[in-house]
Amino acid sequence: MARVRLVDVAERANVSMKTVSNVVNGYAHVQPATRARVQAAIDELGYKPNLTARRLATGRTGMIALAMPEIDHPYFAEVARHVAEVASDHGYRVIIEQTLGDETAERAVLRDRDAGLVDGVIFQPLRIATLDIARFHQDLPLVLLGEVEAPVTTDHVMVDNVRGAADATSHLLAAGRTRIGFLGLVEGDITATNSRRLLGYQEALVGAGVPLDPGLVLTTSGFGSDAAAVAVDDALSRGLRFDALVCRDDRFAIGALTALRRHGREVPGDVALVGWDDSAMAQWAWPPLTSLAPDKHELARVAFELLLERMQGTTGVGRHRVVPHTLQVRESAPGA
Amino acid sequence: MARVRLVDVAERANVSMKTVSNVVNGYAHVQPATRARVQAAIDELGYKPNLTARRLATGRTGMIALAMPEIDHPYFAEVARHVAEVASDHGYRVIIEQTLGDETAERAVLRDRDAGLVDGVIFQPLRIATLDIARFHQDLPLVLLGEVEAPVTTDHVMVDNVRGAADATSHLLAAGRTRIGFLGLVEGDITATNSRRLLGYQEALVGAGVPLDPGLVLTTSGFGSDAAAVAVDDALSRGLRFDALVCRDDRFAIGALTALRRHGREVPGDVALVGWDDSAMAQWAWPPLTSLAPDKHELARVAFELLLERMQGTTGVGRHRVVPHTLQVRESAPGA
DNA sequence: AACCTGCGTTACAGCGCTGTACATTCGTCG
DNA sequence: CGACGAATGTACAGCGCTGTAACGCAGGTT
Repeated sequence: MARVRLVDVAERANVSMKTVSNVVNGYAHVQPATRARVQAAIDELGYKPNLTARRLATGRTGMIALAMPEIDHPYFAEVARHVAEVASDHGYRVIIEQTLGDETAERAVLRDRDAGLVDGVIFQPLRIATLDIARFHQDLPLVLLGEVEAPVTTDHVMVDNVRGAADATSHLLAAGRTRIGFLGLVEGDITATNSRRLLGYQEALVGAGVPLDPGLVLTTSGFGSDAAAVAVDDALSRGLRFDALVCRDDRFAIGALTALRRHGREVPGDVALVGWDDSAMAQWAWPPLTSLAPDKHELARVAFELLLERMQGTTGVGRHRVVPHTLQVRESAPGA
Repeated sequence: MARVRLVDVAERANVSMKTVSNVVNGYAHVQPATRARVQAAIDELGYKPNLTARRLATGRTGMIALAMPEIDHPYFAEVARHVAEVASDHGYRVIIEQTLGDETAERAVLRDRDAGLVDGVIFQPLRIATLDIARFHQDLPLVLLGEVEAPVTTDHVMVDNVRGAADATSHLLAAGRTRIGFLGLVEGDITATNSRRLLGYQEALVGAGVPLDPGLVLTTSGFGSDAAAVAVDDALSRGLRFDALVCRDDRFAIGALTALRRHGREVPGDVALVGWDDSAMAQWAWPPLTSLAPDKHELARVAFELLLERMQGTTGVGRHRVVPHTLQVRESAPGA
């Protein structure tokens, strides 16, 4: 079953290839009669345009890449969904690249090893730093996601991690908690996200006149909830006393939940917990997690919009956008 | 900054375009000296092959589509991750299409509206039935996922839903449960998944000499956990008595958990719960869910392998593969 | 010496589409 | 009534790559 080509349709309809092309692409100035004849030929032959050929001719691929550490992490999966939807509204398809936080994979994203695959990239880096981004990034339109020290030339979308952490902390203070811990820093982590959130946590405490206790800042050995559970376990075994934890994300909060339960502590009775990302886990955990909710839809929308402008030729210095967040209050840390 | 093309490299290295192409593609019979000269030219000019052009010339895209109802559903996200990894090992990239369970979108997947975008499709249908699949599917290699009545010509990978449900039910029987319900059928659902699972549940009960009680089969109004919670709420309010539920998936189990909690029933004390998918939710839920675990990695591997063979030209009747499952036992339904 | 063999390489014709430049027709206006 | 611009359609040259056929040449065979 040989593929039907433009020229086949053209022959059938007794017009030139280009006229068929015009019909397919909805070009305005085609006689209704001609259009009808061409359309009939298209339907009869079951013609479908070959995207690859079109791409070669136009130089546009109509695809963007979305590169993230893990596509099955709830937060990233949700962001991916929103990006795919926004892109689709604008006629773009999305290729998802999973970097698994691997430095080589992240560089490959920037190097654009194979040219002409996508028109632009939305990229949430995990391991790679500013210098590398500037060094490896070439002329492919790029928008960065997350708390990255983006080079001055690169567009960038994030939430205000300092404000977010401060909001979470203030919520706990307002609810009467006095010994609030931060979970947590991650060993070997070079991104700024955690330190920004830690800063927000500290600012809120200082702002409320609560003395900082370095012992209340817990460090984990990794990004998984297991690592978080171990850190909380350790703290409890050491006899550390706290009545609330600001967690760097929902996974950590889940880990904390597990550890607290093992030690017979009640949530929120003994310890209140705030997570971050407002991912599906926050809703289904027990008790459901109060969680700092970045506006993921807005994040995707803004990121795609910036990228679209770049793809359309906008040049100039990098633009930095902050998307709003809210605190989604649930049982793990109820209001005052 | 004009793009470097093959011909530019060829000029620089004083060879023909084709020789450069041979070097780029690792063709064996190239003199080491020539190869080195060409490679040097490539490096100096920073040449990167244009994938679109290559595709047009070869007719292969090196991409497959993965079409699923929702990419941020934990189960699908995990499967997507595995598919992406397997595909990547074989040099393929994955485009993720989200159908949102929309019939039109599902048909579009099969119709392959734009030709030449991908070499094959892995597709988990939700709404579309056998006839439609046969009708709309054209010559694009296709592998179906899930309990579908696949047309005889189409490859297909699934878990044994009857056995799985029977295993889950037997586990509950072995643990001494006597009034075991099934949650649930879904109104308007036309796929076979639920009815197969219901069948397995019934077979296990009959096999153990437990009389079937139709009242213990609950029907929900949708696929979300909210709908499941409503169904369980209703059953409890009606005074239905049961000491275990086999749930059609983890989302339903989560919904059941919510409803039981509202009515003051303990899990697993009063009611044991078995989910399905062994998605991440099963682990975060409290109590953690015993869940029927399809081997998702194997599912992805087998599906991709079948697709690969089709893309390489295998023809013939559809092959049906069953991938193994295990019962992941956690607190919501402990062993005997 | 004439002939083959096979490696290394080249020249060139596509792959299927769109952009550009140009030809034709038509309605309208001075 | 001729002229001119807009509307409509055509021809053809690319887009950048790979497949194919064919060529030159070294080394071995008869």
